[in-house]
Amino acid sequence: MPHAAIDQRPPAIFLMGPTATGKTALACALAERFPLELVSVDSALVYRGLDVGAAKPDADTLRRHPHALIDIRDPSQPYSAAQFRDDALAAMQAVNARGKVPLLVGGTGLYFRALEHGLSAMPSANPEIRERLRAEAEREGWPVLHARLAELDPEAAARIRPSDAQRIQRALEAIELSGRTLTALHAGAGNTARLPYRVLKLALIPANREALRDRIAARFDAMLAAGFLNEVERLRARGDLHSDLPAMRAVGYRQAWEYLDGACSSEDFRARAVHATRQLAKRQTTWLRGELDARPFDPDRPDCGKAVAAAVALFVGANGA
RNA sequence: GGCCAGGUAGCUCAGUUGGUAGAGCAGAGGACUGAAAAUCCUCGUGUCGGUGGUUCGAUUCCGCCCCUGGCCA
Repeated sequence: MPHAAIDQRPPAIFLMGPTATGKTALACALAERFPLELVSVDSALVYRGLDVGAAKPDADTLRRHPHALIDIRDPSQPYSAAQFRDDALAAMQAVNARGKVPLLVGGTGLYFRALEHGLSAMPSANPEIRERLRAEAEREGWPVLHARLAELDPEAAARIRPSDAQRIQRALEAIELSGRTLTALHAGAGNTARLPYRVLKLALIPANREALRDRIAARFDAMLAAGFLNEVERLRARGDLHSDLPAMRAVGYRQAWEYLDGACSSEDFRARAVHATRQLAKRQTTWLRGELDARPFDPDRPDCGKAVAAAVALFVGANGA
């Protein structure tokens, strides 16, 4: 190493992968062998009470291998990528303080990106403004709001489709709250300082999509057998939750909610939930393909665990942890 | 066995008053800055059940056959 100063930052490991690829089992196995502590990177596992349907590690597993950032939110309170970044950095620091290496494991691409590259400084979500914009859109249609965005911020409007209600809403919200355009906000400084960790990025990318799809279907049937519908009925029985909450829009929960509303047969429910999960896995895979500096592993290969462990051993050893 | 209704994309179906066909779902690819398990974009050739006939031309009309449902025996 003639040039390049030695990287003094402490090590951290990202273990990324779509749903149903065995991330949790692999992470736990790694934690048995190396001085690691787990941090969950999953937008659904943050919610208490989303257990069976979210494939949350069971109580026993969590006792043996505690995961930070699981069960930190009530399903009535929306979480966010920005909140995740703050929480994850705090959790990582705590792991460091115990002399361990944080292993961030999960499938939420945006959270990994927000953590690694930061987010621009922007106003956080405002329920009143969102509700007002939603009501306006109901009367006039999202294209009208998109046209308004085009006047306020042509660049953002060119990027965002007239049909993309969620992003139009967010853009108008951010402009209203900050008095600046979305484009200006994105260009401005944020918490985009370099991540204070030296990161090993590992990506579980199944080469065989069909096997993954079979696994997803089998896992969903197992969830049903394990009382998934009871879990959703319990959430509905609270009375304060509704189907528009981010927690209740999670894959499986949304379909279960509709089924319990009587919107479809149980057969349809199962098919829709399985399809939604497969589509999620596809989107997660698309996100991972963009992680060009991540080391890819095929979870269906029998030596996958070994290969990942070898990469971790090298990384952790090299950092003297 | 008789009558009726169907057999069109992986599935559910639409359609062509005769000029070889298109939606939804599924699937594939992509985008992604405080909802991200969200939200959005792009991608549709398939012996139009088989076989004869009429026709310049049949998936479309006619005959026969096969298959599926229903009703009657």
